Amino acid sequence: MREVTTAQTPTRNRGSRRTEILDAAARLFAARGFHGVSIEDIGAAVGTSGPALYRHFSGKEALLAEMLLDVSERLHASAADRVTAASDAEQALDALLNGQIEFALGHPALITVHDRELGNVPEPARRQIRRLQRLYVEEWVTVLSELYPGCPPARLRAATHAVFGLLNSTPHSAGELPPEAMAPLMRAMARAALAEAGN
Amino acid sequence: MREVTTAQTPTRNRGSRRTEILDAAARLFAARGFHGVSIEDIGAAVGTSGPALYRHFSGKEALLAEMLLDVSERLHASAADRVTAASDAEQALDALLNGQIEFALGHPALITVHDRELGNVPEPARRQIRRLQRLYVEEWVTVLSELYPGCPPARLRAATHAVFGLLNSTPHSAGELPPEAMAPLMRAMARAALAEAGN
DNA sequence: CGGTGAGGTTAATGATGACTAACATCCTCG
DNA sequence: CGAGGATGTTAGTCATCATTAACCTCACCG
Repeated sequence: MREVTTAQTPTRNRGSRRTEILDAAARLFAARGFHGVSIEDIGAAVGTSGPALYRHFSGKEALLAEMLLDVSERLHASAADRVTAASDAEQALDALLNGQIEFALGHPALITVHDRELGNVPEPARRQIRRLQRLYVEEWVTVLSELYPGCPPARLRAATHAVFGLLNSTPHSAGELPPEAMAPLMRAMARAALAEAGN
Repeated sequence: MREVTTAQTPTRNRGSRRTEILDAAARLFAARGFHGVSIEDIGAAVGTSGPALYRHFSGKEALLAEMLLDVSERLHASAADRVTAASDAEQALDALLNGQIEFALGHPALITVHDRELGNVPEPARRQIRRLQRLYVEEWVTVLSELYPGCPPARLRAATHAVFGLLNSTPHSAGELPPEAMAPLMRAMARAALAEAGN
């Protein structure tokens, strides 16, 4: 029972436990759903048992809230960065697509939890997450509006959600194709779908 | 507390309670997840209280199993019918798309539960559902293979899953667009995405 | 040294929830 | 009428679970 965990220098350990827990919890939540996972399960997944988690998070819901807040922030910030760095709408859309694809393929559990478990986040954080999600969508809609001026925003918003559905499906159909083949395929399909939506 | 429920003739009631329960449960499961819904919740949703459900289903998991089995069967049967009725691969694909879109827009809760809760179905039924889902996908892949011969089936399978992701996202982005506008948009986007995947 | 704080541990505690039991209704069919 | 079945009801029972309490350990800083 030594639990030596490959001794790291204390300074390199900064917050490592928290993120380790968040990672494990994300995988479990993605697989069995928020209510299908117990605190004990999460503890076991990181080699401690149950109530140790309360040294790092104030509760199960708080853990979920932090997880989703972090994802929303990363997605939104990355999108904002990429869009302002792009020189035209074409490139901006490419950058948005790449960002979403990288994230979906790189963090399948987080993406899954992100679009299933918002309902279990308690109210203070819930609103904040929704806000970031909305901003993220608007980032896409703005770029698409520039690219397809005649197209009503409501239609572009629906198309954006549909493309998220397409891209976020990769976690579930994992294994069909290696990621090196999956990424370009998703990019091509998403682009084609958006072009069609824009008319 | 009379609960008169607009008296129906007994014969017209055949199995109505079961399906009423399944409908309510689907909505609840879609909104809060299998483990986030109690038997008591489901009972309340159909105007009875809790344990009355055991007169109709042997338990919560059995209820879910029946729900998912029914969906898989309907999807697969409808797909098989439509494909054999079609005169060529083009029309077959159209028919498959229309079927999936109708179902996703017509039964959003069922679609949501169908691709989230398989993991909570106990083993005898789980295998059966998986089998039907696989057959359903193969129905699509067969049609697509005919339409895009050079394209490796693994790629077509991945593309099919992606399109399901796109089409099944409609329940979540509900309200963006009226269904009369949503259906053609989804059809157009899915077609374009598949054409791109087929090269 | 000594104490303090971070991170764990194992036992409560208190809800909640699935499922069962025992007991009504009431409709139907003989 | 009267037995039977279908369908409910309420009150357990037994697990599971989130959360808290009370107690350890040990690295580090004075």
